[in-house]
Amino acid sequence: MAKNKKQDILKAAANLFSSQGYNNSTTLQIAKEARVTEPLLYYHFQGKEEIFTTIIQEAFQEYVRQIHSLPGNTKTEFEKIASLIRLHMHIGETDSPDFKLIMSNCPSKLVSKKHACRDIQQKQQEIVSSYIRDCLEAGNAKGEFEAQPVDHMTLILLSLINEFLYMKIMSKKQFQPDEQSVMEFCKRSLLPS
Amino acid sequence: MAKNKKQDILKAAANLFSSQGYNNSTTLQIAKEARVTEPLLYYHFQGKEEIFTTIIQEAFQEYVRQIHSLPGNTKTEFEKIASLIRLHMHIGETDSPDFKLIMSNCPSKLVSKKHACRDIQQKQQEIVSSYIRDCLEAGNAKGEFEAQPVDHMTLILLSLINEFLYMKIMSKKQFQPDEQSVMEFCKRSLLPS
Amino acid sequence: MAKNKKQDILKAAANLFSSQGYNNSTTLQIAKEARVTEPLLYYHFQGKEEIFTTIIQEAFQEYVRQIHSLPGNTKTEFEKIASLIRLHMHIGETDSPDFKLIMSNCPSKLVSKKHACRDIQQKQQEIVSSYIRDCLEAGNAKGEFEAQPVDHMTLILLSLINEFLYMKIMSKKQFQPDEQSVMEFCKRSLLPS
Amino acid sequence: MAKNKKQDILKAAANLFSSQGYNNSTTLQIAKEARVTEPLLYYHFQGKEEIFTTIIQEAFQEYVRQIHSLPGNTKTEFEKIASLIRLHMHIGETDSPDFKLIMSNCPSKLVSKKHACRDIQQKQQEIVSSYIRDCLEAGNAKGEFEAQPVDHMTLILLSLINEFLYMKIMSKKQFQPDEQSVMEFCKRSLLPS
DNA sequence: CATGAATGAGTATTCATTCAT
DNA sequence: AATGAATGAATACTCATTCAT
Repeated sequence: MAKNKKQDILKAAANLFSSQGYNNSTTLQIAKEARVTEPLLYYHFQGKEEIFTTIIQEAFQEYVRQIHSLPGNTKTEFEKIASLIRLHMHIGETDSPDFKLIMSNCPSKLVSKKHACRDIQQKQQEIVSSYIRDCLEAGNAKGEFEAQPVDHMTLILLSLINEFLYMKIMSKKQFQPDEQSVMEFCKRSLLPS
Repeated sequence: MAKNKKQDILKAAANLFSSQGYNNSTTLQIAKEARVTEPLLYYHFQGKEEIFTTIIQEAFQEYVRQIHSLPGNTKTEFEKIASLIRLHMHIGETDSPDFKLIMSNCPSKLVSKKHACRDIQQKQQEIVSSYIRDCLEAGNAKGEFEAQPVDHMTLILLSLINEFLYMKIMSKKQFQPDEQSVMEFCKRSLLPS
Repeated sequence: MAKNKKQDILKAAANLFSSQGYNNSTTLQIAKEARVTEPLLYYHFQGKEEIFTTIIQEAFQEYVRQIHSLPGNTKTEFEKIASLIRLHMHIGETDSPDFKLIMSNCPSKLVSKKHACRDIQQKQQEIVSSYIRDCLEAGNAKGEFEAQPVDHMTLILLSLINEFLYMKIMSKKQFQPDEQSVMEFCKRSLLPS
Repeated sequence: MAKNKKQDILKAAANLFSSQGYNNSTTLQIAKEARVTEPLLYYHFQGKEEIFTTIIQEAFQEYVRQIHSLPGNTKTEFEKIASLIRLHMHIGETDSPDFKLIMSNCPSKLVSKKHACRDIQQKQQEIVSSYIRDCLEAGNAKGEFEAQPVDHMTLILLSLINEFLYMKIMSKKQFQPDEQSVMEFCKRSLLPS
């Protein structure tokens, strides 16, 4: 009953931040939403900023966990890439809204401060990039893929994944391509015809 | 030199909005940056919101102009798509920072108000989509492209363009694929091998 | 066509002042209502305050004119008092809304400045008082009235007149006694039974 | 001494509102007068308007209390009316300046909003009216008064009371009739000669 | 006469944060 | 662990007034 309040605060804040943005969510709103008084926020956290930081860091850990639990022992490298894409096309469906916060723009107020937010976004891109790169290199080595410059292909696949993720997060359904056709497309681009 | 204070205001505001975000840019900052007093903002505009709206609407007009001035009489449909992609990979390079504002997330404060911001972003996606679709259909008709479902291909190309644009706007250079390899990639995906 | 604008300003201001109060009427509103630009107000008047002063002074002159044109050669003194009461029970019916301004509370902003407003209200009370007193004294002399202390009766009649005026001005119709019964009442109070 | 800052605010505001008017009293002034910072006003109240509303509502409650504590078991009905008049001729003498606020014109800004202010003034008139009417009817029944139409007499007495109150509140001493002569006057009007 | 442009001094209100308990 | 009360520093916006033309 006592420990929960800290979690309540985080949950309330995550909901508000992701639905209204960091700036438009006030500490009072967070407190009310968490059925808690304002000073308690300051008992558990240094301030509004730390609440935000905590949320995205926890969300990022969960994200990393999900990346790491992607199947490692697939027959083809393409399957690995496919599962990576699939993960990003369905992110947040079963989870909290916190993912939105990692991926959306960092609150401008925090950007200038070299805030964790930037770091996390940077790292997220790197994780995805190197995941893709590894697959491509392995696939090339095996002769699975039509040999393409790995760097370029990595960036292009990264772009696609980023955008699918963005559209998912922003709920822009009418512009979200369906999974099947995305897979076909990638297959055509990567595998020898 | 002193006559166009209204323009000075718009310029100052565009700079601030695009670098710090709408919420973090105060009317006082805008006034100072424009070397003008605050009430003048309210003489020329209804308020902060109208300044923002004016900027993105003007920027959108310029964007539409650029789309319309893409070459129409190319030999192949692919060339048209290529020029569309190229436009988005280089947007804002010679122009004002205003483009950033159209494409980035609308200020959360305004989203709820059915603000012009949302409309413009919607329209922008539709313009690009239908441009791509037209090219694809024409190309398919001519037998230029390997026949693929037009709808799916449209959304995938839209995703790519969006992301190139986003990376350009956010100046995420290290994740921006280079133009040449993007073109190669698209060619492989669209043209018969 | 040219001279009128000054009058237009006064008219517009009088309307606004009497309907919304002095403080809540802005110079911009006055200018717009008068179909004139703001600086013209300052060409014709020293400022908002002078506009107000002009209005109430003109309205007061008109008021004095009406008092002076009350019938002087009546058979009885009571008739004179009756016509005075009648005047105040119907004030503003055929005239401009300016009367409201003389009689309502002066704008607090101006009170502190020993503004004309106060003077005028003071004078108005004095005019009515001495009109009543004269009638009472004459009536007493003639034996028309039951001899009552003139000072006290004056103040009581003044109170009644003030309140009828106030209710008229504030359009509190449900609390306005009708003319006939007021006359009866006064007759009973003044004339010997 | 420091606990009741909320009361300090109400007191300071009541003083300022009644001496300078609602519009001319700024939240900063109120805060300073109450030896408090501005945001505290907003901690205890929703805003300037709520401060005003609170004041007049409390003052009205006190007014109603005073009306209800007028002697009920007098020998004559006239005595009741006399005590009602007396109450209004001396209002505010021992109490706070808040009474002024109920009776004076509502701030124009608030009138348009169907503010409590209007309601209260309406109710006040109704309370006084029905008090008078009850006395008159009882007095007529007993044969105490010379039978006059009750409705008309009610409105005339209401007018007198209103005006005495107004003059008291506005401190227009030179136009305030003295109590003794008012009573004589009413007696003559109501009682059979 | 007339006005477009411009401003100094406010003005109610908000917000993250802190202090005493 | 928790809170009621309090505040410094903004923050968008307003208004009477003036200046150059």
